[in-house]
Amino acid sequence: MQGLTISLAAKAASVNVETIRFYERRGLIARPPTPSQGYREYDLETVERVRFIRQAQEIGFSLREIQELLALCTDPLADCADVRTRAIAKLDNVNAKIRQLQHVQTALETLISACPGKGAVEYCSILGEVTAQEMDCRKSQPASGNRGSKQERKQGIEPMKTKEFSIDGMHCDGCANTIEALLSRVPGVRKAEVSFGEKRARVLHDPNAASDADLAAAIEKGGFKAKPNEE
Amino acid sequence: MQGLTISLAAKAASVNVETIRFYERRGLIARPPTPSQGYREYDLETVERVRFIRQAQEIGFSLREIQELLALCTDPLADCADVRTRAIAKLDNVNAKIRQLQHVQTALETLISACPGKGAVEYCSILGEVTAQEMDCRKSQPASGNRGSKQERKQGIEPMKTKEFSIDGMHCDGCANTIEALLSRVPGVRKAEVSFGEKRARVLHDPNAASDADLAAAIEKGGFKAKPNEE
DNA sequence: CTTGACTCCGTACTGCGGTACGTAGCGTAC
DNA sequence: GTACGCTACGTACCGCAGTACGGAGTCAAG
Repeated sequence: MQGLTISLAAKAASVNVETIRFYERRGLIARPPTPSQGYREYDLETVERVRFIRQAQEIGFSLREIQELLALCTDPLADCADVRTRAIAKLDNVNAKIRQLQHVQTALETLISACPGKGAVEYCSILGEVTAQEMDCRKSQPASGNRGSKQERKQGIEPMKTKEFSIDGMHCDGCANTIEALLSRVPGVRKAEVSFGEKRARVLHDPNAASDADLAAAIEKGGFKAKPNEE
Repeated sequence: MQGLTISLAAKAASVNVETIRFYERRGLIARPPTPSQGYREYDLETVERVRFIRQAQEIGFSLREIQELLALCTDPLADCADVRTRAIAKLDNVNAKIRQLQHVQTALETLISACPGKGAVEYCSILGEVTAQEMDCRKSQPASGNRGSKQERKQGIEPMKTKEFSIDGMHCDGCANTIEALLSRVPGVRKAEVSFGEKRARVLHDPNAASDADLAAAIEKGGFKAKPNEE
């Protein structure tokens, strides 16, 4: 049957029944019509939608933003130019989030590498480091706060290129994830897929911002060996 | 003067006066003793501490976590490794978020380039892009692509029956959820309960619409083994 | 010595994202 | 056929991280 009861739908989406009802009230998902007798029926599309909402929340979107995002999808008859405009606005938004997170990433990495990882806590540099960084942030804030970089991304599409590397030294999926993480933070990298089984990485990047050598360097920073594949 | 008033301290730390007071109530910073007459005095250490709190918040720590972190710093027995571990956990978290955001970014770009600014947008890949991530438990799960079999079922009173199956091949609760979803979309199934612990499924269905074989087939479609239990 | 800005402290309120609770009404199992 | 559990719906409440407000006290300048 296509019709799940609310509790089944909730279970399938790994949320609480109350959460489903809450999303209905918020207008995030459609409320199935109440039959004159019996229970309301939910379809798998709704379940998908709820999973999407949760996932999007986890990456930092608020319910309001998610609603807008979803409106882009379920608005086929709306003025397409408008949809496009909103999509571009969202893209800017996403890019800003990524930059913000990359900033955080760098900050955390600095902290971690500055910390010896053992010894008494009074020698732990984190408290000092965090506040020291604040000074740095002060200086660099105008750069990241001021969105001058909006211009460098005019229509949101740049000449992207996919590069493949053969990788030696991975011994589990975790290693693959590590490499993905290393690659993802190279400026100019849009997407990094690393397969442990196939021993290779495939990287979508802007060659002007990130050279092949940069990518290889990032991989080798993790202690792996990278050989560029000829295309 | 060495003792700052609350508003000066707040200004120095770039926060609201109320925020200082709030942190005091929370126990994040010490409350300077109220003199018998006059105002309380804040020192520069407190200001530093507040700055630290704000900075740590920005990197994604909650006030509760920050409190623990600060407690560690004043605990002579605490080990630096502990602090480091927390930072690494946060970093992992941030890395995962960045990767997911990049998927959304790709999806939005696809959407934007698919829409020339005119015409209908019927298809949205955002949903797929984000939700595709959490399908890692079972790759064999058929994607939501095959929703062709929409059968019109009118709501009559049908004789429902419960059937039990023993199931082999589940290795987590997620598998159980997958099977529930698979069963739920078999026409004629009213309710599906799958227990990972007990290795069995219990299905409430209309035997005229969904035979036991149909149910078994649905389960096996997910790569599991189903044996009907005798009643 | 008055005025205006600041402080102290408690309590209340905000927005977000849910959870819980209570009272009906369904519906399946024993 | 009744007990139990689920559903529908509305309303109330929760934790988080603050923010606002109100009344009384304090201080420093004019």
